[in-house]
Amino acid sequence: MPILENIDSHLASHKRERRKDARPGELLDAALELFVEKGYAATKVEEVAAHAGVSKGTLFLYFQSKQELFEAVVRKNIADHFPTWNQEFEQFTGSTAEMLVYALESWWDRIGNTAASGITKLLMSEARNFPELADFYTQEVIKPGNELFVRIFQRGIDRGEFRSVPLPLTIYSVISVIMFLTMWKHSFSCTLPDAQIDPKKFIHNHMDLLINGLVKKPIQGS
Amino acid sequence: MPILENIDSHLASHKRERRKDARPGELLDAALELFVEKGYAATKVEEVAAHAGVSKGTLFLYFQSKQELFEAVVRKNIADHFPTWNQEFEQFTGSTAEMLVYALESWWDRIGNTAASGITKLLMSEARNFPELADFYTQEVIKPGNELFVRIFQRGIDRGEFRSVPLPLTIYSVISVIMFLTMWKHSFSCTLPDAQIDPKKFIHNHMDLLINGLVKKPIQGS
DNA sequence: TACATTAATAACCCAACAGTCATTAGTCTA
DNA sequence: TAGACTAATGACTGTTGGGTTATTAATGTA
Repeated sequence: MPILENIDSHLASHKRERRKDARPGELLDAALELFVEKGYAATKVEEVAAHAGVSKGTLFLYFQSKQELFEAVVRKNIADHFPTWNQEFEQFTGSTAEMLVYALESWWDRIGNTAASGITKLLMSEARNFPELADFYTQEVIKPGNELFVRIFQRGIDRGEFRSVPLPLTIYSVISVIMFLTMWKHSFSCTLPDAQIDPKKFIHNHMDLLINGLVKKPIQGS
Repeated sequence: MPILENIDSHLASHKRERRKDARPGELLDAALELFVEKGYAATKVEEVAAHAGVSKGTLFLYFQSKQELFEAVVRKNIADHFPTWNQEFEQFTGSTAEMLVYALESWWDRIGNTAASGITKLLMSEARNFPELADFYTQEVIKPGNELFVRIFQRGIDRGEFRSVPLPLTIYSVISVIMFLTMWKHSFSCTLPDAQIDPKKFIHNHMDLLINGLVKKPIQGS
């Protein structure tokens, strides 16, 4: 029955295409989406292949195993943002307080609010099952990120804007905001519509507290 | 060969014991340990049973499914701490700043630094795969926790110790510390020995910043 | 010591899914 | 348009692991 065949091929779009160059990228995009949505274990390679418009066998033509696919996804989406950012902050002219707020806001716009933050969440969730990946991530993201923030705080201290706070430690009070928003966005707020937090408002409020403090008067004797 | 049999039974300790009352607790303890260590999907029920010194069949005698086991673990380890804590803070006589630090320190001692915090990490990681559990957790833990902190901040404002900060929002600057330490402890620091953070020091530094602020002088005109 | 009760077992079943491979069909060249 | 090359397929395999059940044995009672 040529008619049925025709309909079928139209519905399922059976046209086989050879696009060797495009496949890996499309597979990685599909994998990113599904890994972020469902986690590592719950994502089936066949599903990833289907999302990329390809069969399971094709996926294994480009990636040796599910784990290698996962690692490739992480590597691909690990920001090379840092060089750009470092440069951006060299040329910054405003106060260091403004600089801090700007750093967090642009993190949110460029990473936190995009699929890239799903990678962070994914890695934190699965770090113990993928020690090499966790190591890779600390080297490629956490370390440069920390250094960037250390430099910002140091600028504030050097210019007499900030108190002389203990430096390797203090940056975690900013990093914690990033982690908090990342986890919140990708776990609770997904399933609970009334658990929404306005990230921009939170960033501003947090930085206002960090910079100006809670107390009414500068310092009270104990 | 009675000798071999004897050795075998000694090594494997084949003695079958009937201890109906003790089993559920022992299974839950074993499950907690393994779920925290490996995550939900990577933990095999047979392994849990083995850890509890029992066969897989026995586990299914007490829990209908893996998911029910997981839910029981979450329920058991979700703090009934809140009633105690609420009461504790009713009677607190020091400054509200001290109260905040005390709240975080005792969270670390009673939850953060115990296996219970592994549950928090697990839930954040797997929330999207267990919407009902995520819901349960927000109701049983997040909501009462938030309320506790709102009450502390309100006390600070009422007594004139704190500025009048926006209240539902500000508590997340404290919650973020909890989340940060939880995720850090259970993901990166597990595999990377040089990624250690001293939690008590971090708590003190963060609260010092929150309370007193970064800037040298109380408030600078823009 | 015989018997009843039931906690505990271990061999079993089956579905899900990562990974393979013989076959099919696009695409390019002569 | 014939033929070579290889990208793509999908039926197949093997294993893993959740869940079941017929059987075994510990314990309490008469």
